[in-house]
Parts: sequence; C-alpha cells; structure tokens
Amino acid sequence: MAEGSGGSGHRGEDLLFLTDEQLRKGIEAMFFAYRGFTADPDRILEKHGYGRAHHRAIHFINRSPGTTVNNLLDILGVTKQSLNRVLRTLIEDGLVESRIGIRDKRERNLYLTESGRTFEEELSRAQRTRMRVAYRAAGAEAVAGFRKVLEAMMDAEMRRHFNNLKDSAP
Amino acid sequence: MAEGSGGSGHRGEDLLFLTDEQLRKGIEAMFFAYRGFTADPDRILEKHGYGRAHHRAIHFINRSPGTTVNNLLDILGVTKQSLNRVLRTLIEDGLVESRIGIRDKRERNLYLTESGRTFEEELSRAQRTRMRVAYRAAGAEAVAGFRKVLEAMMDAEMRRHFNNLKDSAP
DNA sequence: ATTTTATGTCAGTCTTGTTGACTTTCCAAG
DNA sequence: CTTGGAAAGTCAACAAGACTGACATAAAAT
Repeated sequence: MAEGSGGSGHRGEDLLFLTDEQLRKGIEAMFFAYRGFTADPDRILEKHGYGRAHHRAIHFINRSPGTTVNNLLDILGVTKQSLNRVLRTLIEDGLVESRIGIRDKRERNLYLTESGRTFEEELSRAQRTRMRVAYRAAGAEAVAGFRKVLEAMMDAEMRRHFNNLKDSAP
Repeated sequence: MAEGSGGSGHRGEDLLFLTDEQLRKGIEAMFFAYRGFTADPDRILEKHGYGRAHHRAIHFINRSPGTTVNNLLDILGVTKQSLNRVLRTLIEDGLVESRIGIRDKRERNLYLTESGRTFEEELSRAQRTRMRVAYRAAGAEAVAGFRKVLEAMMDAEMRRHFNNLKDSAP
C-alpha cells in the first residue's frame, strides 16, 4: 500500500489497473519460473563439471558462430576476466575453437567444435523441452503475451541484442 | 516474421506448432528479461553492501511474517548454511528479527523490523515499477499469458510454494 | 611514431553456494 | 524416566564465479 499505482485507476482504455499485490505475484512468478527454467541444464552441466556461465557462452557461440570475445562480453554482461576463465576451459576441453580474425587479427572468432555442438544440443534439448511443455500447457495466445511482457521487461540495450539474434538461424 | 505464435499455423485447436527456433527465442527472452528484472534491485542492494540472496530472504520474510528458517530454505532452495550467513548479517544489521518459537523452541520465527520493512519497500518499489511499465506496455491480455506460461514453467514443488503465497496479503 | 583497441593474464577480493561437524531441543520407544 | 534419534539451527572451511586493477601483446588507426 501507499504506493504508486494502487489507487490510480484506469482512465482511457488500455491503462491496466494493477495492484501491488498483482505486481508482487508477477515478481514471484519470475523468480520461481526462472528456477525451473535453469534446473534441467544445471543438472546436465553439473555432471560435466561446468556451471551456468559455460552454458551461456556455449549458447551464444552456437547462436552466432564466429562471434568475437567482445561481442560476447556485451551480450553476457560480465567482465572479460570472468568470461576468459570460462572460455579457456571450454577451449582446453575441445568444445570451443578460437580462430584468429582474418580482417582484424586482434579479434578471435569463436566456434563450437563437433563435440561442442553435441553438448549444446544436449543442454538445449532439455531446456527446449521444458519450454515446449509450458507453451503447450499455456496455449498460443499466452505464448504471445509471455514474449511481449518479457521483451518489455528488458533493458534497451539487451532488447537490441535480443532483436539482433532474431531469425539468424544457427 | 516467423515469430511467436503468429505465423506458424496451428492445426487442430490447442496443439501448438513450435519450431526449435521459436523455442530458442523464448529461452533467450527469459535470459535477457531476467537480467532486466534484477537490475534495479541489484543497484540498490549494492549501495547497501548486500546481494541478491539478501533480497530474496527479505522478500519472502516480508511476504510471510513469522516464517521459519526451514520454510524459507524450502522456498529458496539453498542450504541452511548458506541462508544462515545471509540471515545473520540481516539480523546483525537490524533488518530482521529472529524470535524463538513458542510451541517448538528449536524453530526461529522471522520478521522484518521497521527498517527492514523500509528497505523492502525501496527494493520492491523499484522492481514493481519495472513490472508495471512492462505490463502496461504489453497490455492486459499479454499479462495473463505471461503469468500462465511462467506458472507452467515452474517445477511442481515451486508451483506449490507459489500458490501458497497467493492472496496472502503481506 | 604514437595512440587506441582487442584480447589475454596474474593477483586479490567478495558473494554465495557447498559439505562436515556440532549444539540445542523435541519426541517417542523402551 | 531415560535414552536415542530426529529436527532446527549455528560455526568453520572450502569452491565457483563474479569483480577490480594492473599489465602484456599484437594489430589497427591516427
């Protein structure tokens, strides 16, 4: 109570009437859902001695083969020291290949190796399965709404990255 | 184009036709949106020298005043040792009060203090504001779908916790 | 030639997760 | 009643993964 939107009513037509209670439930839904969202990959990663950071790197390298370290840093929002540690182990383990850039030799272009792609498939399949089940349970209309709200929730810069990934088939 | 639920056609009535590409976009949307979701509280927490773990504890203690450590452990899904460290600092700093249980003296009942509630309000307001903006941008129908998909994405046990929190006014 | 950019590395810190060992309290079976 | 768990919580020590800061190298840009 004693808060911004509670009593403010909806004049016009689209202006939602949102109680703090509803907003809090939305916050809790995000929290619990995200746990489910990461649960399956987390189990797989643990078996191989990796963590979520490795998954994120693998995902986006797979999504944009040949991407540079700098671009990955931008997307993941971590420091290069942090990413480098993860990348180094993935390269040592033969899941990721780092090729020196052709046009700009300072850059490293990152690719998944054959076994990297296999691992990515394993992780992705688990996560996609949960996503598919949830989507089917909720229905087509709900899916559209889900995506709409998530996009609106992103910071502008992240939305830019998100849209850059759109329709860029792996 | 080729996005969400719109283009891909649905045979039958409920059985969604979902490409891997659509599912991957959903996964990425969750990733980027969650970053936005936590960004505002994270900034506030940092100023006070706390982390996300403190926020979670504060949130659920506020939501269920008098809750026990064990119940909190169940909801947060961490070890009691991990929660205890967080709880200890919050108690030392006078944001949380821990009262020995009446019926069972092994239990500790947790409450926010006055300043604890003030801090919770600060964190919550930031997060609710982002939520409200996203909800308004997406519209009422989208919000319903958003909630539907998130609930379907939770593990069964988390859904139980989520529903237990329903309509239990703070 | 000088500066800037892209990347990688070393060292050190912090948060938050883990396991293991321990205390206090409760309960129930002998 | 006592005794032996079981349950709740606390303390200690360690690991992953984030961060900052300093520094190195190579290549591009000026």
